[in-house]
Amino acid sequence: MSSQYTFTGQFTFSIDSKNRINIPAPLRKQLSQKDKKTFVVTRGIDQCAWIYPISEWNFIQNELTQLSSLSKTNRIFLRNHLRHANILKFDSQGRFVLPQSLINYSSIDKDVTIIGVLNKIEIWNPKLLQKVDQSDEIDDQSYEELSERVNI
Amino acid sequence: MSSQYTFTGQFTFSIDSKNRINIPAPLRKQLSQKDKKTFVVTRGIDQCAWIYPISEWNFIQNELTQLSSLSKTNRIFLRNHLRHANILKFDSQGRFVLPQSLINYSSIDKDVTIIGVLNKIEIWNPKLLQKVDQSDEIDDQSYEELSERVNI
DNA sequence: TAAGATAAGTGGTTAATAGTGGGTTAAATT
DNA sequence: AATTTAACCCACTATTAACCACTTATCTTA
Repeated sequence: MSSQYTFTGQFTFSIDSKNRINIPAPLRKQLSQKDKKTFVVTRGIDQCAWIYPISEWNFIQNELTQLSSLSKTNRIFLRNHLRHANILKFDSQGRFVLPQSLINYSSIDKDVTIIGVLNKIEIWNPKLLQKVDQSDEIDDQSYEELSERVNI
Repeated sequence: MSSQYTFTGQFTFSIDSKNRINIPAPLRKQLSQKDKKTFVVTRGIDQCAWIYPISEWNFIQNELTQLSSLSKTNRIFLRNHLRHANILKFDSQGRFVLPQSLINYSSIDKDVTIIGVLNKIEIWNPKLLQKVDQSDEIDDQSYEELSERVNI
């Protein structure tokens, strides 16, 4: 089953003195409808924060329950993904407070880059993202493999 | 599955002081019908902007949702493809605002060349296109390979 | 072919929205 | 009780989107 969400685009915003971050209007519009302004912020696999609409998160959570805790990998994976998940709402101006632990994890100070990635939204420190852009280029081999699965 | 769109032709228009670009009437007619004036502008693989009708983009998007974010290659690929995608509508005059990031990427200042390429529309800086035309000639070998797949 | 009518391309103004900052009160924590 | 934290409200500014208007080109019809 594919997601109903289609977050796209990149935005450069700032985090204010109260650790509030504004959700870009195009993304916010999608969030508002079915989720009553509720979403989940958690650690990304990369050094950034991930935002899931609550309904999407529930779906992911359902998948995670399928993973047996007999496997060590599963245990670690489950633990690290669930312990940092915060259920939040955004205020009447469309902002939310990014928890201090996630600010630390993603090394955010003043500016943030917000990226829509289909079923989730990523919050980055712009400088860090730039570094990742430069170092994590996709090699030809990987492109070849991708080409067999995605036709664009 | 082949596309329903058949954009063709070349047009020379201008971008105005508010970064608005007019979509040539012949192309606009195709866009209007099924897509409610909605389309997606993103980076082209060459140094230009690509426009997809929203229904065409949805097809691409659907394929992208199949890629798991547990894979590093997938994460990079998804992020870099989606971050430059802007979902837009054109106004009552048939124009749209080209995002600043794409203006920069495709080095557009005043004049733009708009080209229909079947399922997408390309926006070029005329001077840049001219350069590409001169340098990127198709060699005989490549034509031979093409001939086995396309019969024209 | 000429004249009117329609459509297409371009330019600018106004009104609404988005992004940001800060203050006040209520709740929670120490 | 004091301090901190969170929710709520108000306000300013810049940007954006909706609207209106004009010129040029194209098509239609007498």
